[in-house]
Amino acid sequence: MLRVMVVDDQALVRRGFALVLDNEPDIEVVAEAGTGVEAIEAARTQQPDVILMDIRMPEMDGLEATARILEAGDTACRVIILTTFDPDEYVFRALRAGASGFVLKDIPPEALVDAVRTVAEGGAMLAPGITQRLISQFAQKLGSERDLAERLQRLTSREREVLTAIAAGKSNAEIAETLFIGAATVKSHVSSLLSKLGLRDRAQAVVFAYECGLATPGEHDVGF
Amino acid sequence: MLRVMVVDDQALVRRGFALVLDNEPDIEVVAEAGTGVEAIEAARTQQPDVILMDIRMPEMDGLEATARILEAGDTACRVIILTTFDPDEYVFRALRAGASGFVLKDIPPEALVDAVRTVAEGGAMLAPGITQRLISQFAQKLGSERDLAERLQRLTSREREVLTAIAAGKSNAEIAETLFIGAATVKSHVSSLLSKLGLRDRAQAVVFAYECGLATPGEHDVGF
DNA sequence: ATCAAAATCCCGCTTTTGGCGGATGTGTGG
DNA sequence: CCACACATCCGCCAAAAGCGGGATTTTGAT
Repeated sequence: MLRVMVVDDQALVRRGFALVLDNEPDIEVVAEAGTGVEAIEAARTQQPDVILMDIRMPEMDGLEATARILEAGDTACRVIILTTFDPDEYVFRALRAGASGFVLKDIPPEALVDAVRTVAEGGAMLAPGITQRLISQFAQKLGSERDLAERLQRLTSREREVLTAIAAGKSNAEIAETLFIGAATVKSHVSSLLSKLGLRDRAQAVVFAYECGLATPGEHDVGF
Repeated sequence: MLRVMVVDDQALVRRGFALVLDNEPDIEVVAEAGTGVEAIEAARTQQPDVILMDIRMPEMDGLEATARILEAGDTACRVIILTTFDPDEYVFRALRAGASGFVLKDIPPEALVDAVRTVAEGGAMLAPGITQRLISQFAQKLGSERDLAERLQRLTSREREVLTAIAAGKSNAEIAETLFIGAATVKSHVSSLLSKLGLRDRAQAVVFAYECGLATPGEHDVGF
């Protein structure tokens, strides 16, 4: 039995969704909340599997509440964000907060229960337009990486190793140490790869590494 | 009326999908193809709105065919990729090729016609697990930017300008030129910002800029 | 077996970089 | 008015980085 919580500040909307879901044999609405704070508390005590979360709410908005519930970590629940319109700005915050779904409130009832079951099983469900935007962004990013990635292929594997190390902010001496080779050798590799890639210095090499996808944001602790 | 083309090398599978779709009052299957080459030709002559494209095919695989059809550009059609299993590797190629959907063949018939209508309307439809992965990648990318962005605030506006220039691969002399200040001054700013951020050299500064979102992949021409 | 490419090392040389100190203006608040 | 902090500017100097050359060994492919 899927345990579901519905969070919305408008009681009527909340009841509407709850009735639709409770009508399904395998779904049970175990909690309702009208504010973000209530939602956090209820999530802790009721441990629902799936939370339907409205964005616009007084006190604390749905994204903030989502982030806190998921950060707490004592619940293994998954969150579907509900919204009336189609707002670019919220999507990224929502995904960052850890939401597994982002659907518009005018979704047909069957699609809603589908969405609940889907995310409960570990999948994700986004409104079609949002999926489209996500894809565009992704395709664009992969696009620019393509031609640069072939330039990468002109490097030897060792040179790629060195480039990766450079992109991690390492100095020549540090690279020498981690690769168990002499500092002079590192310089050789650096010079060679800079020349092959048409770059001037290691700073440009770092840029190149990020632009071609050899390095990606979110991999490093920038503690250095 | 939605004009749809079905591409699959197995005639039975092809007919199955075609029958399901033709059964819908608003959908018409205007073409079928058994190879990538046939698909390209049929796409040109029949101008379908939506193409259901199998991946595994002899002669030319579905992704290659998709890319060529969409690159041709004389058709405004949208493509849904069909696959039997759930293959990471193909997804990115598919999205890059310009596909608007990626669904498994064991999809329920109603969901398939939903998918066709959705992409015809400009949306996108991915298998739940794929959406999930796309989201994870995205969330990760947006992830660690927050705390680092605070460190950014400790810099003066001038220092942020310099940091941005460094992240664009500029040398001190070039930065001096674009900012209309002396080269020595640039160095001073560089030193100051490195110290404030706890970094050692400009290469690490580039890493920091990318990690905190000051610079993002896909902005630069890496022509330098 | 042989040849080419890659990987490893070394050395001097020039340029760039980064650290340190100091100078100037511009506010802000006592 | 005057410290004080801060941003901006500059010059000097040591260290690191990058360049050109050459040499040896390992590896891979033919």
